[in-house]
Amino acid sequence: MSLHSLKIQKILHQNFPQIAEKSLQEEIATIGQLMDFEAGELIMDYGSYVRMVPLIVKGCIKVSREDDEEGKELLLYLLNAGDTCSMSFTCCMMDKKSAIRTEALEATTIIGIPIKYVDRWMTQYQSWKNFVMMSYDNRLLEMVKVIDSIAFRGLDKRMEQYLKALTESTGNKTLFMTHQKMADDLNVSREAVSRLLKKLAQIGLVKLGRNQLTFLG
Amino acid sequence: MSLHSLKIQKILHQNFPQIAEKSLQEEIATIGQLMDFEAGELIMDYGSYVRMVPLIVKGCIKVSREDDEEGKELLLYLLNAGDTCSMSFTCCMMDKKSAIRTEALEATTIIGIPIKYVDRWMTQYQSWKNFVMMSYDNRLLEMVKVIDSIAFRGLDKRMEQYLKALTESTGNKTLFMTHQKMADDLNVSREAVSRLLKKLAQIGLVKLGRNQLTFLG
DNA sequence: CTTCGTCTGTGATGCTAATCACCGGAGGTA
DNA sequence: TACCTCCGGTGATTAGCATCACAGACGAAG
Repeated sequence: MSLHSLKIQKILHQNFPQIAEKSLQEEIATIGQLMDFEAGELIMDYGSYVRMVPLIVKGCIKVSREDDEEGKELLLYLLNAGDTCSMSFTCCMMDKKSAIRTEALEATTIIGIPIKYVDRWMTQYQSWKNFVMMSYDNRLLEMVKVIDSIAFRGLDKRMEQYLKALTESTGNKTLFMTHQKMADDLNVSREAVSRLLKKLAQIGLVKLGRNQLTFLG
Repeated sequence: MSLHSLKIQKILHQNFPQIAEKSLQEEIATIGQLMDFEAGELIMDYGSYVRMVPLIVKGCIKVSREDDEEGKELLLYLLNAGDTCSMSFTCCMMDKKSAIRTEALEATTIIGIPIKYVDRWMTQYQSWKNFVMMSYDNRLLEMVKVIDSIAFRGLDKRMEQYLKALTESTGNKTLFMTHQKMADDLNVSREAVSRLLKKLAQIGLVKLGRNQLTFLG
C-alpha cells in the first residue's frame, strides 16, 4: 500500500468517521486525489463543469451564487472539514454546468472523488449512502436558512448571522476583509455595510480596523 | 394480486416511468398507500412530523416556508404528478420536524411510502436511487431559483414568475384566489400586489376579476 | 516624506415596498 | 331591501437600502 493511500486513510479516520466500511475506506484511499488550494483561490467558477466530488479535509470553502444578468453575488453557505458539496453531485451526474461558485477562504485540502464512484458506492456502501443523503439534507436546510434570512430578516440580523458563520467556520474572531467583500457576500451596497458596522461597533458587537474586523459575539 | 395493487402499478407506469424494476413496482404496489386530498387541504403543517414520503400521482401541491417569529410565509415551489418531496426524506430519516408546510392546491392524490422502504430501496434498486437523487437535485435547483428571485429581482419579475408557475402547474390560466393570498405567497403586502396587478392589467398581461385572475402570458 | 491607490465615512437624493388610513363595490344574508 | 363582511383601490407617509458624490485616512511604494 502506498504512502498516499495511508495518508488518506488516516485523514478519513479523523474527518469522516461515519464512513465506516473498511473496503470503502480503501477504495477512497486508492482512488481519491488529494488537492490543495490556497487562501482566496477560486476552486470552481460559476458555469464550469464539475468532474469530482470533494470531501473537505481541512480549511473552509465559501459557496456562493452569482446572478446571471447583473453580476451580483450572494453567499449561500460555508463548508468545513467533514463536509462535502451536494451541489456537485448532481452537477456531475447530469454533466451540467455548475450553478454556484466555490472559493477557498483559507488554505484548504480536499479529497476529490471521481463521479462514477460516488454513484456506484451509493448502492454498494451503506455508510456512503447515508453520508451523501445527510449531505443533501444539510444543504437543503442551509438553503432554507438562506431564504429565511433574505426573505424575513433585515440587513442587521443578516450581518450578525454572517459574522457569526464566518468567525465560527474559520475559527478566528478576526476577519481580514474589506467592507466591499462583505457587501458582495450579502448582496447589499458597500455604504450600507459601512454604516451598519459603525452601529455594531457602537454597541460593542464588533471592533473595526482597516481591512479587518473582530467579532465580539 | 389485489385490485389496489393493480391500480397502483398502472399509476406507476403512467407517472413514474423511470421506476423501472418490476420487483420495485410490485413492492410499491403492495406497500404504498393511496391518499387523496381536497383542494385547499393542508397536507402537512410546519413543525409536524413526517412518516411518509409522497409520490405525487395527480394534482398540485404547494410547498411553503413559514417564518417562526412573525408568521410570515413564502412559497418555495410547486409539486406535480411525477414529483416527490425531497424535504420529507430527511425529515423522515432524522425524525425531525418539518421545515415546511404543504398544501393541496387542487384535488390531489399521492402514494405514501413508509420511510424505511425509501431508505432500503436506495441500495436495492438502481432506478429508485436515481429517482431519489434526481428529486434532491431538482429541489436544490428550485431553492436556488427562489433565492435568485428574492435576492436579485424586484416584485414585478417575481410576480410574473409566480403567475407563470401557478398557471402551468395547475394547467389553468385562471387562478381563483385573492390578492391577499398572492401577497402571502410572495411575502409582500397586499397593497403592493394590488397596485402591481393593476399595472400588469394595463399592459395586458393579466385580466382581473374579484377572487380571480387570468394570466395572458 | 511624499505620492498614490485603496478603503472607509458621510451627506444628499431616489426608489421600492411597507404601513396606515379610508373608501367603495360585490355579493351573501336576514 | 337593508345590512354586513370581505375584497380591492388609492392616497399619504415612512422605512430600508441603493445610488451618487466626495472627502479624509491609511498604508505601500518610491
